[in-house]
Amino acid sequence: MPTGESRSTIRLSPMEVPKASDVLANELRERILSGEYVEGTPLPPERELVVQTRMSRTTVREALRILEVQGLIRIKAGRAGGAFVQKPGEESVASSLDLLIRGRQLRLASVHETREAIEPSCARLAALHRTAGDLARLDAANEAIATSGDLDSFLRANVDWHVAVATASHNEILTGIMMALSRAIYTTTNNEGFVNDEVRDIAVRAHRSVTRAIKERDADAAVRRMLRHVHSYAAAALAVDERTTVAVPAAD
Amino acid sequence: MPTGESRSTIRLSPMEVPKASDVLANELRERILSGEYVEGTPLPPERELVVQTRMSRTTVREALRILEVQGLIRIKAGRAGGAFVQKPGEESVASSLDLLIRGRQLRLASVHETREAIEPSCARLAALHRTAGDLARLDAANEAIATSGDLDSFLRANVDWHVAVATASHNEILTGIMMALSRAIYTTTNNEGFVNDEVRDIAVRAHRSVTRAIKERDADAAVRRMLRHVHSYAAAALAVDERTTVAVPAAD
DNA sequence: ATGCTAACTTGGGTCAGACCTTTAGACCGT
DNA sequence: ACGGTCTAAAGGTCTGACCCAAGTTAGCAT
Repeated sequence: MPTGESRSTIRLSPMEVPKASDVLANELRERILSGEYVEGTPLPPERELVVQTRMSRTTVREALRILEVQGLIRIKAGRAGGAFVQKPGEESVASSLDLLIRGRQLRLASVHETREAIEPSCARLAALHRTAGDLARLDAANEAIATSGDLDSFLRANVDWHVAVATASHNEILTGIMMALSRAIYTTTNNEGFVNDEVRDIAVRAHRSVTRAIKERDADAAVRRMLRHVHSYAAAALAVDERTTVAVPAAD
Repeated sequence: MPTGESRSTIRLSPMEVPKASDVLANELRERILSGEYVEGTPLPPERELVVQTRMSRTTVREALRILEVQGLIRIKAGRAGGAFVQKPGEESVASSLDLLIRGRQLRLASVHETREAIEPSCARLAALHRTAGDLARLDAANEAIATSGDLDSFLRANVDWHVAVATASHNEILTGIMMALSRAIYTTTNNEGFVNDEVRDIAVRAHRSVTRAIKERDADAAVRRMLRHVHSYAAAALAVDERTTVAVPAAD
């Protein structure tokens, strides 16, 4: 009689035994997210939390560290220091996306596909919601591209413009995603020799035309132009990448 | 002799004094992301890291905790336990986006805007790359919607279908974003009474038509239908939300 | 008085060491 | 075969001490 299955029909799901530090972290996280504490509110000092929770300082500190990594608190040392409540910002999304992209060695295509999904929408929303300040930033960024010298400053300025469009959309989620993508785009289109004067010129002109649409609140044109721009840029980058794809460097 | 300015002309820029645990965490993170360690590779035990790094166990543990929160390692207790390298997955993106949305009490509009940006692209890519398994999951999810009883199971099944589309796109970034958005959509369209039989019926039919386009590899139709579906769903949700809206804090 | 320095205070950062808990595996006895 | 027991490895928690950073304040010199 093979005992592939047990005699009993009673079934239990795997049970979780949370760690003390996680318990504290979860508790604090819920309180913070519930809006119970305004941004900037200081949490009690570590030693105070120790007596309140009756946990050891080690545990308390691990809990705080968790929240810090999640961007929910900011910790300052020194007198008048401590843990201060902080609403998570775009950077935390950006950094986790960054980890995903780098850690998985995702194909460039994924990044570009996402870009093509995101950026036209950013442009559309920017056309609808842009403020005067947004326009100024867009122009400044594009100016920086035209006058940029070396490859590095070009890429940086290029990315800045795209992020500026996202910012002008006044949508925090899209902005966060775009920031993360830019970082990836920056690093991947670096060390390639595909950025020549022609490419730069095309980019500047494309940016100008998108900016114009945003300025004139022409949402449809903004979408159309942005899509075309991103698509052609992606195609060019991919073409160059065809040859240089050395999958994993594996250099140690 | 006023020492307002020093006698020396040597100038130093403000220096950063990173915390020990961050240093270790950064070091390990870079190594992991570089692909130096295959997924599943065990890091040395904590006590071993202590002797190697000459840091205290507290510090080592904080570093590991950081990486764990970032989803780069998984820590198991007990014999044969330890820290195992892990490539960050979609969930880490999802959870950070989740924190952003909850923490900032983002307006529903942000979520829906992002959805309208993402989902049509997911549908397009799904039409291009879907496998037989993807189709099976889509059908199963939609079947679950039709037969779902209470509100909760409807919402869950609904969200499952949308995530299934994202998965079928075979783009990890979009999938991660979609997972995060679903969670937000789930919680926000919950406790609203706007899901009635009519809404459900419309959803099922819309899903069927999108699924059909994906099955027939008709990318354009997939985009069109998905956009229409998401847009109308968003409009409906927003309309209901009009009354319950929490004000948006003005930007700077 | 004024202004600068030195001491003090508060709070996080690090360390060393002990002990507890969890888990895999081996061994054993029924 | 099955369950019990033991052991070793590894993470989890606790204690208590000390170090470092940054405001606050008191005191001293001009």
